Amino acid sequence: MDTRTLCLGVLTERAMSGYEIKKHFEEAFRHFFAAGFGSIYPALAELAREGLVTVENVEQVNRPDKKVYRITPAGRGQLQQELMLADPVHRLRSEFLVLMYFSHLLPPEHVGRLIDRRISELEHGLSRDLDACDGGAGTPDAAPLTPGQRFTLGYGRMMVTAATSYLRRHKGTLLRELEAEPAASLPRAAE
Amino acid sequence: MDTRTLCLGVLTERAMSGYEIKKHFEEAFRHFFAAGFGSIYPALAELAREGLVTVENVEQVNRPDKKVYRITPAGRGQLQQELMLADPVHRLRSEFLVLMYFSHLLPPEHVGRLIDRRISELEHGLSRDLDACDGGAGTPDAAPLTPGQRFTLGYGRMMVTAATSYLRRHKGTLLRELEAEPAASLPRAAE
DNA sequence: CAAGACATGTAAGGGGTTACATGATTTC
DNA sequence: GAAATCATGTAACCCCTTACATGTCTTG
Repeated sequence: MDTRTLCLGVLTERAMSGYEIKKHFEEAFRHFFAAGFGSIYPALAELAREGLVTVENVEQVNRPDKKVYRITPAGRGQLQQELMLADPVHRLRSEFLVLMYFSHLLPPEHVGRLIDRRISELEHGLSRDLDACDGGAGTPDAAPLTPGQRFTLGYGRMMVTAATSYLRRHKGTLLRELEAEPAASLPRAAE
Repeated sequence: MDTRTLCLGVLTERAMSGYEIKKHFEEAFRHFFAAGFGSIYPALAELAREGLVTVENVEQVNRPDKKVYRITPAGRGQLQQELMLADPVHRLRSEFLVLMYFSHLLPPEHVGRLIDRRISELEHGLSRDLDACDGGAGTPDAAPLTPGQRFTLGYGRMMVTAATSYLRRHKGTLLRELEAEPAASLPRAAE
């Protein structure tokens, strides 16, 4: 499963240009599947070549022309097969946690700053979610969410909440433990 | 930050062979940073070329020879710099969540099975942790954990617990919602 | 007047995964 | 007798990330 599959997936919702797909990616599954233009545009070109999507050139006034992609029956078939056969890999790569793992090699103040920054990143992401996805009272006309969207959104929210509270609850302990120890192998790191 | 940095990092704990490093990776940060032999061996060779580690050939009886790597002062300097300057990226790529997002395109029974499998994966990983890392009463002589190791281990445990309970609590709702809807665009997927 | 939104692409490079290649010893 | 552990590496491939290239219109 790669960017191609995800493009096919979002095109089941409605026809879109590459640019719109990118925005959709950011709103819908930024948490668990990122993709930039550099993956999306080539993916769409490939899908078109294979007949899994069609392209329509749409001229616009006061802005650049765009290419609107539409999924074909063959595309739907391909998508369904890929979704059914995929063995779902779930992998995290966190340099933040690597830094925490090796925190005894860093100045404690720096570790504290890293944790604070991570907390604010998490909270910032969370508020973007709430804005973008189910603006409960703000946008009553937006398309209602599918069950899967509610499920993954809820999952993301819960994980963010859990991570934030863990970081807040354990930051102090970690810093105290780091200060108690002889600071491993740092000659003089910060000032 | 890449496999090279992580190798340098684990070598601050003690000298190791590539094979041992791989095992260490699996015990210590499988959750948030995976690496296979195909990344580790070339990384070690590169580090040796750059003088950041030394290599010692150790002959063994009844098993293949091994190369024991040791970090050099230059290696420690390099590591510290990389850790200090890194801007800590934290990214998840989950095909499981992609599948949940598009669950309206799948047969509900299949979605149920996917969730069950994910739960058992999570629980399996959790029990491996408990075994491997702080076998409280079982291995009293093992090296005591560093603060960072406790912190990241606790983080992993908490995330696994949170994810498991979310999946258990929301599985039923998702499946009920999926069955209530006309099954989107599936002609006849699983009889 | 600068920054950002709109819009599409290419090319190089980076890094990780997988498969291949080899081989002894131990355990089930 | 098969499978797992110990042990090291290479090569191909895949995919993503980043930078480059271009240009208009709107908003602050």
